[in-house]
Amino acid sequence: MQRNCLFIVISDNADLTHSLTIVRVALDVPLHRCFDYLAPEATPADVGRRVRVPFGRRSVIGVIVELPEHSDFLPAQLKPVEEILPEPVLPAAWFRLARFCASYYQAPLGEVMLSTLPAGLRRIAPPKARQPKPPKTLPQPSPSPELTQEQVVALETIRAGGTGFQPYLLFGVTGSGKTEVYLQLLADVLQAGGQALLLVPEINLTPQLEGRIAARFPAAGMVSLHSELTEAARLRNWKAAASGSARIVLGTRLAVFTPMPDLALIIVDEEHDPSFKQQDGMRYSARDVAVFRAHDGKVPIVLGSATPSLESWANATAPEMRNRYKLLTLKARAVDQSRLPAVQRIDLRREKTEEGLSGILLEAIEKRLARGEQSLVFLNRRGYAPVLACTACGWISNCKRCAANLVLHMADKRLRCHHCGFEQRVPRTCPTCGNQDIHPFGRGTQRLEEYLAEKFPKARILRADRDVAKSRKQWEALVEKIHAGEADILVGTQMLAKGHDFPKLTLVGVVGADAALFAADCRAPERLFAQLMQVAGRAGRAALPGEVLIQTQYPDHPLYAAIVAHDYAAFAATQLAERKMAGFPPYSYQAMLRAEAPQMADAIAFLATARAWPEIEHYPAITLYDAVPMRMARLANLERGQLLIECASRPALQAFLSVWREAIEGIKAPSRLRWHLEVDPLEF
DNA sequence: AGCACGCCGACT
DNA sequence: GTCGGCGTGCTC
Repeated sequence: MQRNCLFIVISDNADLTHSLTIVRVALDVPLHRCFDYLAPEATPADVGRRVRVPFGRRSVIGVIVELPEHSDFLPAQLKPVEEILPEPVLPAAWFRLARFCASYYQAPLGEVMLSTLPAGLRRIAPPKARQPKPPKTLPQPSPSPELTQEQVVALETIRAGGTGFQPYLLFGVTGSGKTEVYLQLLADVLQAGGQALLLVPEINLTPQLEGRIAARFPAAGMVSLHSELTEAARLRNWKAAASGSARIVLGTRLAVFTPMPDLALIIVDEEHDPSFKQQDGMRYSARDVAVFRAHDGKVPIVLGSATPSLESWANATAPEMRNRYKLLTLKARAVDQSRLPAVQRIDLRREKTEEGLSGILLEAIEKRLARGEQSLVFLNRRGYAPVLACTACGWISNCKRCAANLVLHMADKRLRCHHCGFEQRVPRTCPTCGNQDIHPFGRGTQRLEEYLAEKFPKARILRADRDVAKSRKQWEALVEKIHAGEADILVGTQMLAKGHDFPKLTLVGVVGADAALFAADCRAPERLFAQLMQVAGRAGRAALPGEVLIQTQYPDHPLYAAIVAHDYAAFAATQLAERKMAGFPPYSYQAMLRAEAPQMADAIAFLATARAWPEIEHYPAITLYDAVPMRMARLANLERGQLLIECASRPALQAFLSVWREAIEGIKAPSRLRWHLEVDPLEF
C-alpha cells in the first residue's frame, strides 16, 4: 500500500527514481545499527564521505558506510541527506580498523567512527582553518650517533624481516638506546617513501622526543596528535597525516586511528604503559589496535619496553604463543659507558626512620649535596598526607561521594578527593566530636618536601607531581629547571620516572612502595615492577654511577630481589607461571561487565540478571564469575559492581559477547543505571 | 546519547 | 491553575 503511494509520488517525476540513491550512514549513537537515507545522485555519495543528516529532531554528522541496493525501510520512510561533505573521504583501511574495533570491543560502529575522528570533523560547524604556516627554512638534520653492536643487531633483524607484517618486541633497559633504533627505522621508512606512526604513552612527559625526531628528520613534516592540542591544531595535523604530507605521526593512543595512506611502520614505545588503554567510551588498547593495524596494513610493528607487558612478553618468549613476536634485546646502556645503577634494599624492620626516611637514605642524600649531585625521592602519593584523622573519636577525612579518603593538601589548606575532585577546607576541629587534636596520617610528596627542607635548609628542593605540573608548560619548565641544575633534591611521583635524563641525578630513594606489593589486582606487581625499573633508570645516566635505595618492610620479597638484580626476565617468568596456574591472561581471555547506580543493590541486581541469561548453556567455554562490588565501590555518588567473564578461547569469547551484549541491552533497568562492557580489562 | 511526550507534586 | 520532575520510547 505504502509502496503504491510511493510509486504514485515518484511516477509524477520519473527522473526522481533514477536520481535518488540509498546511503547507509553510521551515526554517533549507542545503537548497534546504521541508518538509511536518500541522497541525490548528482553529488558523489561515496562510501567514506561524511554527511549531515536529519536524525529525530536534530541534524547530525555521520559517515556513509554502504550504498545498499535496498533498505529495510520503505523508500517513503527514508529522509533525504541534508549535505554531503566533500572531504576528507575516509579510506578503506580506516574502515577496516573501525570495523575491527566495533566488533572486538563490542562498540557501535558509528560511535567508533565518530569518536575517533578529530572533533572538527564530527561536528556541524568545523573550526575555522587558519592559514597553514609557511614552511620554516629547514635546519640541517642532526647527525645520528654511533650505534652499539646490539642496536645494529636489532636493526638488521628488523630490516631482514622485510616490509610485511611482523611484530617485534624491543626489550631494552632505560638508556639502552631504544629511541636510536626507532630513529634509524624511521630513516629507513622515509627513505623508502613510507609513513611511520610512533605511539607514546603521554606526550606531555616526553617533549624532548618530539624535538629529537623533528631535529633528525626536518623534512618529514612530523606532526603530533594528542589531547592537549587545540581542536584546530589536531584537525590540521590529522589532515596532514591523512593527505600524506606529514610522513611521521607522533601521538598518544588516539593517534592510532589516524589515516595514513603510505603507512609502512608502527612503533609503540613503552608498550606496557597503562595509558595506552582508554578508560571511558570505547575502552580500547591502542597497543592492541596498533597490532591489528599493522597486521591489516601488512607492515612491521615494533613494541618497545624495558618492562614489557606480560602479554607481549609471552607472545615473544612463551612456547605456547609460538613466538608470534620476535624478541630483540638491548642489554647495554648505550648512552655512554655508564653502568646500571646499584640497587639496594633498606630493611625498615631494622632501620629507624625520621618522617619516613631512613638514616641510610638521608646520609646518601647528604653525600650528594656535598658532591653537588642530585637526589630523587620517589613517592607515588601526592598531597601532604593521605588522610586526616581524629585521635579522640576515630573520625577520618573521607569523601562523602566516594569510598575513598580525602587527601590533605597543605599548600592551600584543603582536603581533596583524588577520585572525584571534591574538596573542602581543612577543619580546625574534628567535625564529629569537636576535638582539636586532629592529625594527618601517612605521608605524601608535600610532607616529604617540607621535612627535607627542614632537614637540609641549604638544599634547593623541587617537588614534581601533578599538583605543581598541571600543564605541559609547567611540566616543561620544571624539567628545564632540573636540567639546569637548579635543584638538589627532587621529590616526585611517577611523573618523574618517565623518559627523562637528568645527568646530575645519581641517587634515587624509593619510599612507600610496599603498599602495591599486596594489592588485590593481579597486575599490581607488574605495574610496580615497571615503575621501579623506570625510576631506578633515572639514576646515573651520565658518567656518574647511580645508586638506588628502596625502603621496604619486605626486603625478601621476590619483586624487590628481581629489581636489585635488574632481572625482568626472571620476574616475568614467575609472574607468567602464576598467571598460568590461575588461568589468567595471557593464558585466558577476559571481559568485564560493569554497572553503576545510586544504589549498589540495583547495580548488582542488573549484573545478576545478565549472569542469569538462560542461553548461557550454549556457551560451555565461558566462565561467568559472581557479580561483586568494585574495589572502589562508590565513586562520585555512584555505587559500582562488576562481573568478570573468562574464556580460554578468544573466538569463543567474542562469539559469546556479541550475543550476550544484545541480551543485556534488553534488560529493563532503573533509569539511573549505567553499564558497559570492557574487553581485555586491565584493572579489577 | 539526545530529545520528545506524558503524567504526578510544589509554586511564580 | 502551571512549571518541572524523570520514566518511556524513538531516531532511517
